[in-house]
Amino acid sequence: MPSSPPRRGKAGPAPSTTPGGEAAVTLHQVAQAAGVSASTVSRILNGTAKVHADKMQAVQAAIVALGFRPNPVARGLAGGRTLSIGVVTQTISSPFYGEALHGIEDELERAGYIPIFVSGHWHEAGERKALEALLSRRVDGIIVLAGRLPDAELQAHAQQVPMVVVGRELGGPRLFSLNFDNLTGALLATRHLIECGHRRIAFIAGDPAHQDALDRQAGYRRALEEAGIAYDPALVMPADFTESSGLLAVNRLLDSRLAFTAIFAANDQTAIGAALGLYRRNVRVPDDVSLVGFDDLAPAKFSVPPLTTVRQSVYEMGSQSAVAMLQMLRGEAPQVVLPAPQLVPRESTRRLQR
Amino acid sequence: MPSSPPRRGKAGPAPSTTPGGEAAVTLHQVAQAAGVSASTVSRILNGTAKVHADKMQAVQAAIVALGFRPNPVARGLAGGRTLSIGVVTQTISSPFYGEALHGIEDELERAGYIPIFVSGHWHEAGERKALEALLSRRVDGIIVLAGRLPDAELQAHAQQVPMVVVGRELGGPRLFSLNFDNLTGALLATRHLIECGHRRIAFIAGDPAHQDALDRQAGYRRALEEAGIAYDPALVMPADFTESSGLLAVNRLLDSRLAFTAIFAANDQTAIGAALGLYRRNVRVPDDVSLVGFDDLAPAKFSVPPLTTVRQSVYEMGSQSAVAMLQMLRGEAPQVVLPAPQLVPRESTRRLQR
DNA sequence: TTGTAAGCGTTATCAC
DNA sequence: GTGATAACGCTTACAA
Repeated sequence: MPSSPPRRGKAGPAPSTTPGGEAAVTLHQVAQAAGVSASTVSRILNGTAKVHADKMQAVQAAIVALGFRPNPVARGLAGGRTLSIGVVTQTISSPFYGEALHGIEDELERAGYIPIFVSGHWHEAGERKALEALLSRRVDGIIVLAGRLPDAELQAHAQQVPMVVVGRELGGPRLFSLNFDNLTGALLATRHLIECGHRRIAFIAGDPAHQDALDRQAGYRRALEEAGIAYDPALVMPADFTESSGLLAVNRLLDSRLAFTAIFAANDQTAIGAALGLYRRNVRVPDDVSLVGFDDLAPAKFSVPPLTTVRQSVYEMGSQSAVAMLQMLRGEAPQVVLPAPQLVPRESTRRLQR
Repeated sequence: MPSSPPRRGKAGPAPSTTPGGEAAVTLHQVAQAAGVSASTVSRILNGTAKVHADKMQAVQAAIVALGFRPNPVARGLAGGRTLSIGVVTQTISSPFYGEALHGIEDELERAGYIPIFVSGHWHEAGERKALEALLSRRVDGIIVLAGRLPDAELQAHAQQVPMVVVGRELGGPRLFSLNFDNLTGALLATRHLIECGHRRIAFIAGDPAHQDALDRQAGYRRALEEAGIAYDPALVMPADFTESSGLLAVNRLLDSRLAFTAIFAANDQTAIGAALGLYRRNVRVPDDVSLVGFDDLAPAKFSVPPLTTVRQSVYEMGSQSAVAMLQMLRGEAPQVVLPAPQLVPRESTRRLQR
């Protein structure tokens, strides 16, 4: 046999054997096989100190030979770090958050960290619970993609663990926040419509609990002002970022019999719902009404007709939040930039024919 | 001060103090405060043995008073369990996998487990890497939503950790597999088209690396046979489950100048791509061509026109795979059922006018 | 029923 | 440079 089995005391659970298979190789065994001490192996693993080339060789050979893989659980306990980053999201299955999570995952992976995603399920209590779960798992940092937790609460938690908050402006020690320029994005979208000759432009709003929604509405309003078009509150329909709310909003709009030739929806999902509503009522896009969304998520590209929208790279938002987290973890001041929003003209808008 | 700081030896990292804040309360401190031993506290926490009601009271009071939360890292090291379940998925941002992950998360949460999602990025090497990462994190079980890893490899890993594989038929010790009835689903879809009077029905295939894709194609073929319609390979277009591949497939189909009055696409995403392709070429759905998808993901409901499809509750697939995992973890034989596939008629199909 | 103590697999301090 | 060794916070076998 390669080496005597590790001595075990009277305590402990199943001998450090994986449930149905061979024993998990420990750092100690590697040390023994290589004829060095455990500390040396640890040092090599972490690059904590210089070791002689020959010992290094021996250890690395042993690692390969035994198929050793460090146990992150033990590492976490001893070193105080778990190499995992918690992510509080609303729901893992939304196209918006999905993209962001993807960006986070990619960026974290290359640094050897692993993201742990927990959903807040769109309400404050859920987000709080998610945060608690992460905290109790001793994650090394937390990225919050959520909107409802009070600022003060996040700031308080940031005392315990570095924190990156996406989607709002928020300062504090060990806390970094990252936001899109939603206002400019909405400005771009509305201006595009205005440049196409539209003057009666409806706005389907987002969930007012999200700052994004408010900013986008402000951008809409400002573009109108710039162009000397009166802001008409009757043309603003409440909705909540979901497809079905977009559908409903369009119905109300149509029922109101107000004149309009274009719609700017606060996000793509709402726009897609609106498109369906228009289709149902035999209003053609873009022939009768032009439609603009926001976000440029995957579905926008394949909707019928393909949706003109504002691109804000949600993927990049995710990856940059991870970058910022990694920087904080290294003790650096986070320094990331998000690309500026960009209009993506597709086939759901057209010049107003008169 | 509430209690003297925990004595620390010469080793260890930052004294078990959370980075910027107060010291983390340990089980030992709770024990001291309650005037019992650590084991007793542990027993109460785990329900491992009976303890006197008064001590129980005291301990629980202390837990609340000190705000103690057990450290899962230490628990994992001592008890060999991490209360986390690894999930290998293709990509976290796809609507299909997103739904499934959501189901897994919900189910696991109520059992106190936390899912750790790792993406395989659509290729075998990525899946393997994901699996390795999970294994090294000492997860208590692994759910694989992926398609490319060889059966034997999964079976081998199942020796180390209980495993649930979704989307293929696969047996073995500590291994449970869970699959939809894709064949029946495809049968339903194709029959629906046939009942509408269609006889020239094209099929846009899925990624042949996935068994699902093959099964759906088999269902299509069988429905044709049942109805005495000759299977025409020229009407079968390869694609890979993505929107863009659906778009391409439709273009090729149209270019081929083959006659057809209906299309069955192997999933909703492909169908949505196909719908766009049709729109671009001025082929109306459902007036000129009927279109059926598969999966009934969220976007199907809001596509223009809303897509007739086959519902297979992906959410439920996720939650049931979690149920099965939990059963295995308790040492029970997994026993779960998936709902039968169901046709969801919407507005993308209609009776063939002649 | 409860306490004592060993041990889970690492890291980090100290001394050589 | 390298090796003992204590400690991370918890669970559990064993003794009482």
